[in-house]
Amino acid sequence: MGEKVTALDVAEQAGVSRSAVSRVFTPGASVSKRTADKVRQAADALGYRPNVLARSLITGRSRIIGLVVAYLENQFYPEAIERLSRSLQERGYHVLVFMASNSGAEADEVMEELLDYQVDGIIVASVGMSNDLTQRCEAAGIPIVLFNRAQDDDRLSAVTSDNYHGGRKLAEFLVAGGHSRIAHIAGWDGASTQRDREAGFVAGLKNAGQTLAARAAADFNFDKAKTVARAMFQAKDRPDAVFVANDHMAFAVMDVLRYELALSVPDDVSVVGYDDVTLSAWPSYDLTTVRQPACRMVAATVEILMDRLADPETRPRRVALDGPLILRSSARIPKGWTA
Amino acid sequence: MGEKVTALDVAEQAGVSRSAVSRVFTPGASVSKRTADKVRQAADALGYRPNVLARSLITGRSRIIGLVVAYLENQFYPEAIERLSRSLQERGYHVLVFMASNSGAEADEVMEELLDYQVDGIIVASVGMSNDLTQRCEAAGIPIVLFNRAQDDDRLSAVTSDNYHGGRKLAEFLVAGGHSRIAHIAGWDGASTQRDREAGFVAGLKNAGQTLAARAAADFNFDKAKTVARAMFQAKDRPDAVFVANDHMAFAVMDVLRYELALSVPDDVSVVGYDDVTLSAWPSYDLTTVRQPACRMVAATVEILMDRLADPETRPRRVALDGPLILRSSARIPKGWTA
DNA sequence: CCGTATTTTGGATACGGTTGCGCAAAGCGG
DNA sequence: CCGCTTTGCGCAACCGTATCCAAAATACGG
Repeated sequence: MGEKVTALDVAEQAGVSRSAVSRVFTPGASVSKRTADKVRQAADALGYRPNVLARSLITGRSRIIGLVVAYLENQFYPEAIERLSRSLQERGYHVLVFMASNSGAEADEVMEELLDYQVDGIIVASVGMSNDLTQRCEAAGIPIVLFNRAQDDDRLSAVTSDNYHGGRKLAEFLVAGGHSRIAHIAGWDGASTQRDREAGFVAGLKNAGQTLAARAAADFNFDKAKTVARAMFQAKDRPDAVFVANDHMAFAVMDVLRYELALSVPDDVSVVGYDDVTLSAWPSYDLTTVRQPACRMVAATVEILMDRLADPETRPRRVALDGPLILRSSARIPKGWTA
Repeated sequence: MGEKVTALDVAEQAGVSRSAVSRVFTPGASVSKRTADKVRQAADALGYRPNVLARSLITGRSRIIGLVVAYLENQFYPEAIERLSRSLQERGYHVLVFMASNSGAEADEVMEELLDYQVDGIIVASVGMSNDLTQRCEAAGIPIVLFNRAQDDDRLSAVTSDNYHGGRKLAEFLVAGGHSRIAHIAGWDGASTQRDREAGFVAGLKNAGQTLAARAAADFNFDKAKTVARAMFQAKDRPDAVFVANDHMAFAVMDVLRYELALSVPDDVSVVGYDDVTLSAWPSYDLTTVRQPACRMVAATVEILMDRLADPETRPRRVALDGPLILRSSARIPKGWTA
């Protein structure tokens, strides 16, 4: 058992050289139809398939894309990963998963391991990364794309939604809805996503002469969001609207409001989120939110990666895709408001 | 840019041979402390790390585990994958993702690709697989573990929850609750998970002198579950209780009952599911369900894989872990019922 | 200080492919 | 039928590492 069948076996069976076999499996190589047929037949008979790892050793391309991700609890990520993986698979690549928490040390360790596997490219989702590491990857000629995070470093490609704009839209929407004590439950301040969304939101409020009535951070964590919401909405002068930094935490907040504090959403409090994950459309939550265009984000990510792989000189790109405000029933809708 | 640093570079820098460098990075090899120090120092200075792919070429172990999965929409899978990936990562393995639908042809193609990457082991989740392919993997000496699916073939390891028992528990629970028209919304009949859960459920009903009042299949698909639920609960003599084959579809059914048909859960209809995903505990659904012990399932899967990797002669194992019935408010609780 | 037992070390080979180079065979125009 | 171009194929080198084997270096006991 366990006998590997190599190109040499096929070559003997077909009565040709190893090179010929190799060429048959190399698109665009010079082979006559006659030998190609012989080889294919022999290969099928023996059940031969080229060893990707051995090939990568000499071609320098592993057809493996490393994916670094912190957690899959937030539904946005599984959805995105499924699309990413499918899309890459269609192009003959596959995704190698690395789980990393946001602690700098662990992320760095993970990046080292990534390099060990000679990945052709790296997608970093939901994770902060030290500039040092990214620099080493660039130096090694490995393209990196930040997914749903940006970084100051201009040499990195990044794909996000237009978080600033999205935040701003939400502010305008809540203001138009007549809310006067508008709060924000933030994610993790280390995330560009968080900073941009909040900046846009605050700018939108300011433009209407308002400021944040309350603010607390919950690290994109479901349970922390609950804790934070309890405190925020049991205080005097509780907010009449809240922008929660992503849908995942918004569900936690809605649960606290409805089931612990017996407040009505949206009559007592309007809640808006960010992402438009599948669950947001379900009637139990029916959450007003800004859609992150996952499909287009994935497409852009893959495209940047492929372009860069085809031509290493391609400049890094930063893409911020606009996403629409999705009106649902978790927040009061201003009269005559048109999406 | 892009200069790879190889063991030879390190060897020169440290003034030793390639072999010495290799030995330093091979645990349990014979190296003097003096040269080990020299080598490590040189390696650090140059930023050298062994090339996993080249190593795997000669050792025959890639430290890659292939994971085949059909979809991540059902929250159970992201949760499991995160745990799996973390657990394997701790042991120096990483997960290479392959998305495959349940159509036999695609699954087979995917399995071929899997072999191309010389994976050390394969975890198949949520997917049916042809016996032919599994046989080839066994022949190639690659251990396979079916996760959350079993197959008739005894030569395959499989980890599931005790689906038959779980189904039976649910039946007893609903019967004890005084329900008399009990229905089942099934997943995909090709899945062992489905067959076992249903068999246990039906056996439980039969034991109480009941039979299924209605049955429909929805392929573990959210939208299909809605369609099927609409039909089932608009018919005459609608069921007063329904066992939905997994939590994911149960949410769809609850949404239809509550928001489209204005039925009360559990007053008009009791709903029970299977999996106990995170969302099931949230108050919006608060779904009575059988817990699949994801942690233990993952642990068992990893253990089987590691045992088999350590000793290829290890016999395949089939593990069915018992999971408790989780009582929540989506189904009427019989008086005096103790969990 | 010597002979022997034990580490430690470097050289060679292997892993499974790809690819540049040179040559033989085939195609082709006149 | 000949000279020239084109194509197809085999040889050999190479990718980056692990490991066998023999030789060198060290340890040790007397």
